[in-house]
Amino acid sequence: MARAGVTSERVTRAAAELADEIGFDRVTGSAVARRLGVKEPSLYAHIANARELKVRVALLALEEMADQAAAALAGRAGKDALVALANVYRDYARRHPGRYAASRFELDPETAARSAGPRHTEMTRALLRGYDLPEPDQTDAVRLLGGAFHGYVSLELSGSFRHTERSTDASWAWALDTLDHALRTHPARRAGG
Amino acid sequence: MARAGVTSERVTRAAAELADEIGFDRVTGSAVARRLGVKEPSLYAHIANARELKVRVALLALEEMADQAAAALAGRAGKDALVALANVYRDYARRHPGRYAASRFELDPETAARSAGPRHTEMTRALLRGYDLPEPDQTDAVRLLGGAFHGYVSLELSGSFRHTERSTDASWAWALDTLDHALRTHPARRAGG
DNA sequence: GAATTTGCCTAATTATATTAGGTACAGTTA
DNA sequence: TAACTGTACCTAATATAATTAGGCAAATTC
Repeated sequence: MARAGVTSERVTRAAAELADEIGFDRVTGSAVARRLGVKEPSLYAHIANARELKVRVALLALEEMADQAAAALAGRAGKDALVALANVYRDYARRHPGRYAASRFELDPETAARSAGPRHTEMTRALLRGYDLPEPDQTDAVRLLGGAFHGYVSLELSGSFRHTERSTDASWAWALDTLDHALRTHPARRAGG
Repeated sequence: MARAGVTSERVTRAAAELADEIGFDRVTGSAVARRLGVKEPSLYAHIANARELKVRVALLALEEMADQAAAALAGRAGKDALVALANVYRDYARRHPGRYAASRFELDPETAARSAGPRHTEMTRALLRGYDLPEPDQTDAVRLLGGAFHGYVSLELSGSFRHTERSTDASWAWALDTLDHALRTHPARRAGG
């Protein structure tokens, strides 16, 4: 029989596609193997175990989002940048729900440190320079924005907003307006930004 | 042999305890059966399947949080109420990380409608009356607050904030200050609140 | 105390995760 | 091109989890 040409990259890609199709929590080694046209034990030449499969999808998602965030932020500042970054997360989550769920997979500290996670923090911090917040307020604002973006996207994706008429696009725009306004008029903000 | 006295309530309680101890995603029927001192198939007299086990834990968590939220909101208004509600979620997540994770488990629409989920929306809406926002801004604010609370708590719990020195308690207080400020000074707010 | 219900059991099936060890294909050297 | 070597993928086997079928004994009802 011809060899299938499995690599850890192809395994990861197949797992990511599967996650978007059937949900991250339903991704299994056997499903990935089936999709690649090999038997399940063959995967273990390329990945250590089933957990690593999920970790790899998480790392892929974090990196894809960071790349898109970097592209979206280029040449933007202030509210323009805030809206661009926020929309990267929201759009990514809608386009790739399984990968987005994977990006919330709990990584061990060393893996998390080497992941694209810190890039997200850095980019949010860079964006906030346009709001002229002193430390430690800038750190607090990074956490608020990270939480607000993720929380909104996560609740919208899980259907928590479906019971109400109001368009989720409109609420999203309102939320970003409000966050921008809050950061611009925050008491901690230095005078004369 | 004496009967173990298994009921769906005891199964749910055992699953919830297990979730807090080992993580919601590691809760299995066999682990619950082991904890209850019965064989795994015995569970299926009380629950339909493994998914229902998770759904029941999710419903329990949503209800416990709603009850605590109702108690915390009693007699409070304005920022006081906002902080009280937010802290219910954060404290619950820290005390019961597995149950909190369960509360994010995706329910089918009918189950979600019968769950305590809508109570959370109602309570947030009630809280926002103190901010005097007209519709549809009130709905938008419900979504922003829900997202911000959940997102912050979720990121903090998953360790995303561990890389930075700044106390997460302090950032949390800052975030609540900021949200309160934003809602009080939002352009959409009616004059003379 | 007999009849009935039912709670929990054993046995068996299917799917997933994983290890051990074999075979044949691919690339390298002669 | 034939032999050599590495390794990609396989089969076989084990453990755990989810689930169904069917049986026995304990609890409940009369």
